[in-house]
Amino acid sequence: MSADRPSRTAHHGNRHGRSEQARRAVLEAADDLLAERGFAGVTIEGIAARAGVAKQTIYRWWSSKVDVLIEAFVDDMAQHLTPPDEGDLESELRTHLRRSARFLTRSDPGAVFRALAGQAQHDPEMAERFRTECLGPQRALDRRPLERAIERGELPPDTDVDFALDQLVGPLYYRVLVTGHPVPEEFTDALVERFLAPFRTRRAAEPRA
Amino acid sequence: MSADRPSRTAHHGNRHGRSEQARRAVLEAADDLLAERGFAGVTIEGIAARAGVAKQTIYRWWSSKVDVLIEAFVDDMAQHLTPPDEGDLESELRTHLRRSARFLTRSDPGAVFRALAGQAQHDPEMAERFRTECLGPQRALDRRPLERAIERGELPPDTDVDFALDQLVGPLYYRVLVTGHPVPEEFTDALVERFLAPFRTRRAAEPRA
Amino acid sequence: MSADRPSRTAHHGNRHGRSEQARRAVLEAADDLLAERGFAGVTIEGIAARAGVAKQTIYRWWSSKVDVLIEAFVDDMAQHLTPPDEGDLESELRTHLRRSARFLTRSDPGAVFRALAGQAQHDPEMAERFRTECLGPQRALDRRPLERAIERGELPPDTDVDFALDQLVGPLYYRVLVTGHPVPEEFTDALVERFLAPFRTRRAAEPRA
Amino acid sequence: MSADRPSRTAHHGNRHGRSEQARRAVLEAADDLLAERGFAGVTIEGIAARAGVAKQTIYRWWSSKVDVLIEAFVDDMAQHLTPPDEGDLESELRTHLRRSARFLTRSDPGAVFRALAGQAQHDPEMAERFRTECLGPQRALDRRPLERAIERGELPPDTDVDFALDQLVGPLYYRVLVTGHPVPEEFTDALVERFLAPFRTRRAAEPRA
DNA sequence: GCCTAATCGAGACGGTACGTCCCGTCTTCGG
DNA sequence: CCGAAGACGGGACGTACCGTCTCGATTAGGC
Repeated sequence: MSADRPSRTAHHGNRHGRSEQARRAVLEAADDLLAERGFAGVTIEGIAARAGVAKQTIYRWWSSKVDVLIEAFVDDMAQHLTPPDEGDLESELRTHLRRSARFLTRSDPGAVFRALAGQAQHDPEMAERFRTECLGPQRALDRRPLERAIERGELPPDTDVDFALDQLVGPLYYRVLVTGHPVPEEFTDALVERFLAPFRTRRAAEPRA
Repeated sequence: MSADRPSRTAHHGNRHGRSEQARRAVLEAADDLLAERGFAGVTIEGIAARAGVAKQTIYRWWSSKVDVLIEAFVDDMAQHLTPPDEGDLESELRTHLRRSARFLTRSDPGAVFRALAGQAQHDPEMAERFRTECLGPQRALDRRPLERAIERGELPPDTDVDFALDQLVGPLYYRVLVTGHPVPEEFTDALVERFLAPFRTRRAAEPRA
Repeated sequence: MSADRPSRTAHHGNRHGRSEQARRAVLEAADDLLAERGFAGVTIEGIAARAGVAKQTIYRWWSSKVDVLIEAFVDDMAQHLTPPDEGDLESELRTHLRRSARFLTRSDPGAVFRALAGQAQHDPEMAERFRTECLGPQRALDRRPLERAIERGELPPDTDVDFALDQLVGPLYYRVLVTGHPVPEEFTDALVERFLAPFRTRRAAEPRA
Repeated sequence: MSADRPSRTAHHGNRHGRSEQARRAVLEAADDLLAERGFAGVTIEGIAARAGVAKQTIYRWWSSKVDVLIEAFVDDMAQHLTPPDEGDLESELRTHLRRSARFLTRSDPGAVFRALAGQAQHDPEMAERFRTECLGPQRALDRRPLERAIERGELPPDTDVDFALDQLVGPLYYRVLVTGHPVPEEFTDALVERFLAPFRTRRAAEPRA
């Protein structure tokens, strides 16, 4: 993340740009507070106090605590959810779904994600941002294995990738966000198996035809 | 919900229990506020003011605004989501999933559900209650068509009903709560189709064997 | 006090009059609360809880917590502040002022008196009751030694008793209620001395004339 | 009181201290409410609303409504109760006692004083503050005529000034706070006369010796 | 090497809602 | 009819944060 931003030295205010130090302190403080005290325990005042930053500095660069958390999440997301490229659909899907489940249920950024997804239910404008900045990139990564499989001919070229994704990750998110059931590897593996079955059946059947 | 409570005449409180009038006013006010102003616009003070009720009366019977919304939701849920009993699995599932989608995306109680599901991400204790009181009964209803199909022999007796449900409704909730995509009938029908396909294939294949 | 009321047997409500048991429990509870927690710690709810009495029972017989305290005070006052009748003004005044000082500064009913006097500053109607029911009788007792002295010829018949009282007890109340200074016997004795001096001087001078 | 504070320009708060505008608005609102609705009508919420100030701003600088009233009173006191310096004890005392009586019974700050004196009966900590901040300065002013008289030789050098004050103002406060009797000039003049009599008698007698 | 302007920390400000306490009224039912 | 019990509509409490504002100190580029 800091890679795509010009490096900024620590300073106490000047006319030429914001303090990177303050920015990082704010994002970390927000992450920490979320982990320690939950979403309700994240407040602008709390972030400011923990980050050693003035409230005004937060309001200058972010519009709300949700905005801070989105930025904090985006910083972490890409690192965790890039699916592997192994040349085999089943294997890639198994790995990716296992990782996704682990990310969502166990990791700190996963907790941030759940909190943001929760807040999105309360605030349509925020939901829009959440979908654009958090879900969009993630879903783009999710598509990759399927697109590569289509290119390789493992899946038919007319495959509805979006529908496929909904079938593959939908039950996963459902467990994480709705039922709260655990998401063991058996579960994600079974989703992959169920998803791939028709294609295997077809292929097995076709030679006979 | 009102069915399991003895009818109570209007009164201003006495030793024999609470005022049903106040209870209903509170639930309605909460529902209305959620519909009009969103979750953040639902406050205990706002509910009290709109319901013409003292704050203390709310705190006496509910522990938080979420508690009020849960009760309001439970009152509405059963009426909307009882799946039909038509003797045909495919038909029942299509109808039930269509209704569920409509309920979640279009109705006022659906909005309450989404808000509660959102809040559940922020508050583990509340999530527990949400799952017990809202999801449990709903999921019990969801199971019915599948269980009847097993009894009728439409599905094999060893069918994993929970896994089946996750596949059927998971993608639906995923769209509603996460991606925010619309949930047209084509989508739910396709989920049913995808779910039933293996069983049809098997049955179609068996006679040949 | 209970002497001027018909004896009432303990009961839990009947059509034959109020419960003396409840009345006494309320008065005692109010006294105790005042002693333990101060005036602000005396609440109708607190009295009711401690006395094992319903709030309504208090409101049925008293108009406010102040009303309860007034009744509690009146019960106690007369016992403590009846001045002695010794046939000697100086002696009677010394004793009475010493007792009054002790009563006001040390005793539990004195604490009630101070609280009531305080509340009288905030509430003109209550002040009226306070003066009629608490101060009136007390001041009538205070007058007695002076009136007897006039009858005996120790004081001139045109003595302004009210003014005399203001001089005698005014500084005492001033210390108790305003400055909070202690009121030792030297102080009250000096007040008596200062009050009687002119009469002694005159008598001493007259024979010479 | 405003004399010992640097003048502050109007502002909405900054690191350099509080808003003088808010402070004055609060004190005036408290005074007004006391005059209009009595002590019970003075509430923090009421003061805040009338002063156009946030409750938190009051709690930031004062600990209670009583604290506000004390500050409001102190602001007013010195202006009203500085005794005259005329070089004649009797005259100064007459004037000062008349003014004091008028202040206590008729003026708005006098009403504040009575309310504070009342509250002091309910709250020992507050009583301490009341005595230090309100009574102390006032009593220091009260002493002045007597001290000057001692310097001038009008009173003997061993005069007990405190006892003298108790005799002079005690009955006055007694009437104001306890009996509620009016305090006409005849009354205060008589107190002065009674107080000075022994000294005149003595001086008149001495030349003969 | 100043000047100047954006940014920093700090924190007071007017507000909203919180959850609690107590008010005084009411409604019941048992004795 | 009185009593205990306790729910009710209300008002104020004192607290936590909100988002805005003003301030003096800090700091780097332009003059």
